[in-house]
Amino acid sequence: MIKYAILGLLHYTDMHGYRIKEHIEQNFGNMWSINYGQIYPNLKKLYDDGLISMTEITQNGEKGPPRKLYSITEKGKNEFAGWLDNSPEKPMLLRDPFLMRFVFYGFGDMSRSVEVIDDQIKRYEKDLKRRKKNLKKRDNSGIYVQLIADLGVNLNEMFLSWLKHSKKEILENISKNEQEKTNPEIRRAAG
Amino acid sequence: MIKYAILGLLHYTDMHGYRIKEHIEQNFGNMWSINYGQIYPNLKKLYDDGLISMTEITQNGEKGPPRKLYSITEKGKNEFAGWLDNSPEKPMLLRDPFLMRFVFYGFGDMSRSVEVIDDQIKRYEKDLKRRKKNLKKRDNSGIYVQLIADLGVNLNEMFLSWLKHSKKEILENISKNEQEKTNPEIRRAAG
DNA sequence: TCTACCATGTAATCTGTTACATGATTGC
DNA sequence: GCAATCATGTAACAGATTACATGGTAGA
Repeated sequence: MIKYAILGLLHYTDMHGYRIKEHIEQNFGNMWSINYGQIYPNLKKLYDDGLISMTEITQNGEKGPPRKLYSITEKGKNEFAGWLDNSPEKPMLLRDPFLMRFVFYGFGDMSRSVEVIDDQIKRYEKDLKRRKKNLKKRDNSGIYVQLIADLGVNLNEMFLSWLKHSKKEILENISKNEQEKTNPEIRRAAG
Repeated sequence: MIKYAILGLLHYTDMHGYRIKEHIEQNFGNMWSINYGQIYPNLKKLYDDGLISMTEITQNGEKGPPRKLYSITEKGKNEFAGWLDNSPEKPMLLRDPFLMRFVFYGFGDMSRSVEVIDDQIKRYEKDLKRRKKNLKKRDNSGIYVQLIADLGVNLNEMFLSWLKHSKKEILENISKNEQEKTNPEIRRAAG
């Protein structure tokens, strides 16, 4: 998959590994996590397969540390076009350690779960600010990239309001349980 | 991670491997993908570590094919409680081959992208129906499980309306481009 | 009998993650 | 000189995926 992300990015402009990582983090950071352990071996393989070409820049004209600049070849463009056209049709996957734990909080301490939700709210409020700022910057980067950025904002907003709703529900549940503990007759009367 | 999903599920009731896979698919199918290549080796390891115990049922009283019924042990419950309490704090990850391709559709055929969006709309409308039906069934399965089910519905609704909005935007873009091709003076006059 | 489904498992492979090593450049 | 950042890379490990092998049961 990272293979095609690299080929896609090289359609825009020639890049070296470090820059590719930056771009992937910025453009689909919430979709794909990325590290050098994937980038450099993949670049090597793409190069060996003739899908990209490479120019080594060793402190000559260009400033900065020595780097390897990669471009996409015709063969690479064809490979990429083929991939764009045929759907692997695998479903969306939302992977979140927080959600994974959340399902099971019923077996733990409920007030602890409220703390964890508060952490998440703080985190996603920060994220949302950053994303909205980026939306304005990206006005001329093409309709598809813009739409993906919109999706990021929508997802963030939806998740935040779900977190707030969940916190409210859990707090109500906690106070209901406490009332039942101190005044058991309420429950008996109601039931 | 699957390790803890298994330990969590075994809090509800004793289960065998096949049933665990079913439950994971139903409860966090859109969060985690699962296959037997993960389930059975994990069960074996959990058993070897004493976190779960096992009873073999070989065509005796119970009907059906021979199976191994697993229960969680005290040690397993402690391990699980520890995991519930401390956050790995890794960010949410939305992995979707469709979205991955979507970012790059600018390099492909725009009308093809509309077709692909239509496929996605069909798929998620179906999914939404199924999820809403399940919401009603799950009324008594505890607040956390219910909230996660709500999230699934919210995510689905958000994504659907984003898909529809995107389709509209792309169609507008296509017709704008075609107008510019046939009447280039419009663009010159506007610019 | 044949199909569909229930049930358990493994081997090979692929992908992703962590941690480390190396060194250049820029700005304080 | 030192810290931060830019830049490239690899080895070891962890996790996920695919494909296969095996066999039982239920119902058409």
